[in-house]
Amino acid sequence: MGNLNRWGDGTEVSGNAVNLKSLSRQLGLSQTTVSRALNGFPEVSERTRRRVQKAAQDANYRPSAIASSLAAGRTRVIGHVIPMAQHRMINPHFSDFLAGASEAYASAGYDMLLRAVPLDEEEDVYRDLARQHRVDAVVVHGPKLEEPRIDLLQKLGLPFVVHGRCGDAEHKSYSFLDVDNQGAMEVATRHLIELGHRKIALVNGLETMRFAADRRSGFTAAMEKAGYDIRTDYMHSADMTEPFGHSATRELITMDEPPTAVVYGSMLMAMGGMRAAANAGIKLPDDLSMVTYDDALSFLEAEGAERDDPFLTVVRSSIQEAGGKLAHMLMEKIEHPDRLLQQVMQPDFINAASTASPRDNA
Amino acid sequence: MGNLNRWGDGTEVSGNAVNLKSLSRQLGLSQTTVSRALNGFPEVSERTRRRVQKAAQDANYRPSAIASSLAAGRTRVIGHVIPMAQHRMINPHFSDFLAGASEAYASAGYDMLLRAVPLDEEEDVYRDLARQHRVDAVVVHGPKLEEPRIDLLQKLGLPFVVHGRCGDAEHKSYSFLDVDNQGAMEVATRHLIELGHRKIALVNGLETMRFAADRRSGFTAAMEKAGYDIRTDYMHSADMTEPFGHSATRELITMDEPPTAVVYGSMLMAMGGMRAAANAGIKLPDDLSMVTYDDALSFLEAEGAERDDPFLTVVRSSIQEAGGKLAHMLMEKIEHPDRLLQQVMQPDFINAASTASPRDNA
DNA sequence: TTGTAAGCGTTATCAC
DNA sequence: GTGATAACGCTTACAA
Repeated sequence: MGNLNRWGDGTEVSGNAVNLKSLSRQLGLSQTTVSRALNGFPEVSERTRRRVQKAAQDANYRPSAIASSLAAGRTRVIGHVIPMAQHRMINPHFSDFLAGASEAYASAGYDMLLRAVPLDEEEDVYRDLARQHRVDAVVVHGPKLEEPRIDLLQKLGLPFVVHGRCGDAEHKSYSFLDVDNQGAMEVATRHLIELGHRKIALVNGLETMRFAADRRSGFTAAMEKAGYDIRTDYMHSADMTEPFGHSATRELITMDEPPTAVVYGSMLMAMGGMRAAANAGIKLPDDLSMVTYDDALSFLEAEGAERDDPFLTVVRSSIQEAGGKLAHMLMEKIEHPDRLLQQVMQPDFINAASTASPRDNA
Repeated sequence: MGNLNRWGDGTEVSGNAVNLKSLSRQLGLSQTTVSRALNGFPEVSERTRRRVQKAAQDANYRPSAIASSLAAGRTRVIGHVIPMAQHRMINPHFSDFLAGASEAYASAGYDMLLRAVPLDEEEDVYRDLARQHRVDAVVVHGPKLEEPRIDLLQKLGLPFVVHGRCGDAEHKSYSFLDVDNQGAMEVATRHLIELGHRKIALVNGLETMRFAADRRSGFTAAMEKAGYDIRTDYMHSADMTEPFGHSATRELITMDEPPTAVVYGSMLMAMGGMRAAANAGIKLPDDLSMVTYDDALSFLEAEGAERDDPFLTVVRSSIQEAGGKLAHMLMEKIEHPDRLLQQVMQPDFINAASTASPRDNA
């Protein structure tokens, strides 16, 4: 046969790995019965089931995930293909998304397979995952306006759910979980407008990404409804990094006619903005108002509830919560591949001390 | 048999999945020969190999990872068990570590399995991973001073490499990749001392973690060598979040006798510190000097090399690079389980504009 | 309620 | 250089 058995025996005492065969022999039962008992089949008698469960426990037995995947035709593994921007940057929001998803997976016995790939190699990775039977389903992360992955995955027959939406979400039917990004930014912008601002800037994420494009739409919608100009020199867009938030804000505040308020597409960028303002001796909210979209990133949160300082006014939707929801949708999708699952989360508006009426209020 | 075959057929045209059997039949060869040709066995004739490779390519064939894992006794999957702090916080440094590791894995045909678990449940997860044969090896993330995982993994016979070191690194033999955290912080602190500072504060990560304890040691070593007091009211320690950096710094600068310089254990905390300083109208470096340990997190880096502002003086070691190195060590460990691999990286000191001599320079 | 046996798609031994 | 064939450790039709 030829099994090198590179695996340790999995027991904490030396000896051979306990497997279904040895366990059933030891119990004087067939493998079938033991397997059924452990997997909760109803036809097994309660007495037998208890005997089997106890023996399994005592022997420290866990079925081999590999063998059971092969036999059953499902791996209980869900693939996450993470797009990397330049310099192998993984969006830090992703680690929070993971935290939410992993909890949901764990309680259902699922695992998470990760492949981080350069932006342009994603499609090949999905092809491989499908052909290799490594995963039962995948999450599509970071959908762009143009998104060939949807068609590909449908062609491959690999179940998937999109985190976000693609450009033509309205015309195609695929499962997704998204946040109302447009609504969120419209609320944020309107808040500033109601305070009397009309020179409002936007520091946004990369607008080839659907979520960033949506956030921009929300911003422009609010401005247009108020009848205000949308000045392109007030609009910045790039990767959602702290340094970009800083440089964009610095440019804005050194303009001849600087904005009186800035809307940010993410907390990280807003933090860069605060740093720029502070360095320039500009005080919030008197000299400048700031609002930001906030994913409730755990590493930007204080440990206790004791946020100890006046902080930003935000429109918030927890990306951890999204991770958990998406995980559940994925698992439902695996059970029922034909169901169309679509969900849109509504962010919360949280008013804090970073916004006020502008000085030059007309 | 009873295979539901929930997997799509993996081809982009309808039809049955191509597997080794169908491929070999189609070629008029045995499965053995086809398998050998594809896996680069030397005894296959060049002519046959080329024929097989072409056919495999045309048929879009990939061996089933599951089947091959079962037969070969190895999964080509490496487990990463991520400890989550309170509020399901995953250390954001982890996403950068991933980016580095995944590239190394990808080129070697390995995959990454992720389980994020609450701090106190980690051991069970390792047990399960071992018994389920889900992975060939694991990375131990976030080693603490007391670290029972080492013994456990050795008992389980599951190959592993530690990212960092544990409390008794000197007395036990296990493989690890670490940064010279102590040396790094000693350099940072000495830099301040040489500028004339002697009232120096430390804002550090959680010191139950070995890396944070090491950073503290480096700090105290430099202070002691200079013959300066180590004031406990200048020492703060908690999770490495931006808000904690803020609150700790705010406390420091509002003391009756505030420090003239602060050493931070991470960039995220230092950013909180800069925010606190800015809010208090304190200018760097004239009113206060700052140095930080820096993991070169991608989302805190500017896109180009164009860091557009005087920024922090740092002691830097790329955590992405560490991810890549560790991945290679893991794969070596899988091939040669008995090798002891130990490596310590040396950080770079980068002098920038956040440090200067103190005003009250004696 | 339990058991028998086929099969999942590979890899590896051994013979040719 | 190539080919039968027996594992790998499970799940599940089918039989009892």
